[in-house]
Amino acid sequence: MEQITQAIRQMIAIEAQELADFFRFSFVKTFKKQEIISRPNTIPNEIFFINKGLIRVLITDQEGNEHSLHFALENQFIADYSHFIQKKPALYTLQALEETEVVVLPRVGIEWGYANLKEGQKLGRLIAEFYFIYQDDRIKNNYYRSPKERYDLITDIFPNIHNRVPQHMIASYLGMTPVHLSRLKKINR
Amino acid sequence: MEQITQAIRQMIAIEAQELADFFRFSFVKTFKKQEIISRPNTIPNEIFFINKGLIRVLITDQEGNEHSLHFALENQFIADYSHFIQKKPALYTLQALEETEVVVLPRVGIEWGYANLKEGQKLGRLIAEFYFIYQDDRIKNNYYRSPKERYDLITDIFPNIHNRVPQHMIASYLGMTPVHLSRLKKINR
DNA sequence: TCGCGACGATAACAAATGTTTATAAATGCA
DNA sequence: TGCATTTATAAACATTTGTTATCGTCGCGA
Repeated sequence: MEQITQAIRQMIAIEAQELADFFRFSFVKTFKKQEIISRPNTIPNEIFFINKGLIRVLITDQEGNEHSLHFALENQFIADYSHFIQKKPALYTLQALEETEVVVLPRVGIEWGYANLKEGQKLGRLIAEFYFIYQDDRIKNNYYRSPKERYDLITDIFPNIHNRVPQHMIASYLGMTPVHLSRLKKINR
Repeated sequence: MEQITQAIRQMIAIEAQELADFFRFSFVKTFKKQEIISRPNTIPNEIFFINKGLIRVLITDQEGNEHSLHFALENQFIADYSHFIQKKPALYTLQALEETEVVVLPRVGIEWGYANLKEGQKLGRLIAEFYFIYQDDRIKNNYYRSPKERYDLITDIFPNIHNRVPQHMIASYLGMTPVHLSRLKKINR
């Protein structure tokens, strides 16, 4: 639990005993390459923290097409957070693109943390704010960056992604077809 | 301060005295139609709560083109929240599209609330979560709804918007040109 | 080791969207 | 009230992006 401890301590002050109590609810789990970590249509009751590996978040539309809408890397929290909060059935699929080790944070543990950790609510606020900022950047970029710029800037968001994720999933994340991304790479603007 | 009181009490339990102490930092301000409420390039140190009116959030790109990226209605909080949190110079412009009355919440008041309100951190968490969910829906829709569907669904997000906002700003919000939106309205899919 | 499927590049064509210009109605202000 | 400005539509054309098909490489499992 060293990595998640460090991540939490970057956000709040928390004593060892508090942390130990909080982690009572959690456990480590590993997933094989390509394995599905979380499926849509059931209420998500877990948040994951990635120790090692890489998780793709995708949504499947009515026609069965997959849209990759996020990649989560080491030392990040990931879930269908929106539907976790709303306690509504998930729309997102979480898939390990590599052998992946996560810390599982069940809802009961998180609710216990809000109620009992001295700075539990603050931790929740900072995490929500962090992902709000990430999304805000993303929405903003869609308005005032060209598709080629968004491609060029992707390594700022997901370092080393080109060595870890197939290009057609990057194209999907960028909201374009793989054919078109291949074309864009050849030209400059 | 009735409206904002009600909005806060939908999220947390708070006594009258606490509220009064919190509101010490705040004041009401009105803006005329078309007036600029907040400009880019300075660090945003205020969050606004709309009592009456309608605020457009826009970003101006290098070529000077304006992109409308949000409309905020009555009983909502609005700011360049991302840059408020990060204490970085704003990128967004806030403009009143109607005669608009807001409650101004200065940073010192918000920080006082986090430190002193019993449920201040929780309030911050719930607000951040609320806007996270809004953004998540928006990003999701970009992946699996057609442009026409996004147009048809806009009144779910901004009720009565067609009577309050010119169509070319709606087109901008949808990421298309006004000419193209006009075209889309004629066809069905 | 072989063979199949995943992956990425490419070309040709189709569809969607942007650009420019024109026009007419609606709006707001002097 | 009258006039200038804003707004929405329309058409013609340009550009971007999607679709389909083909091909060559690579990696992985039987």
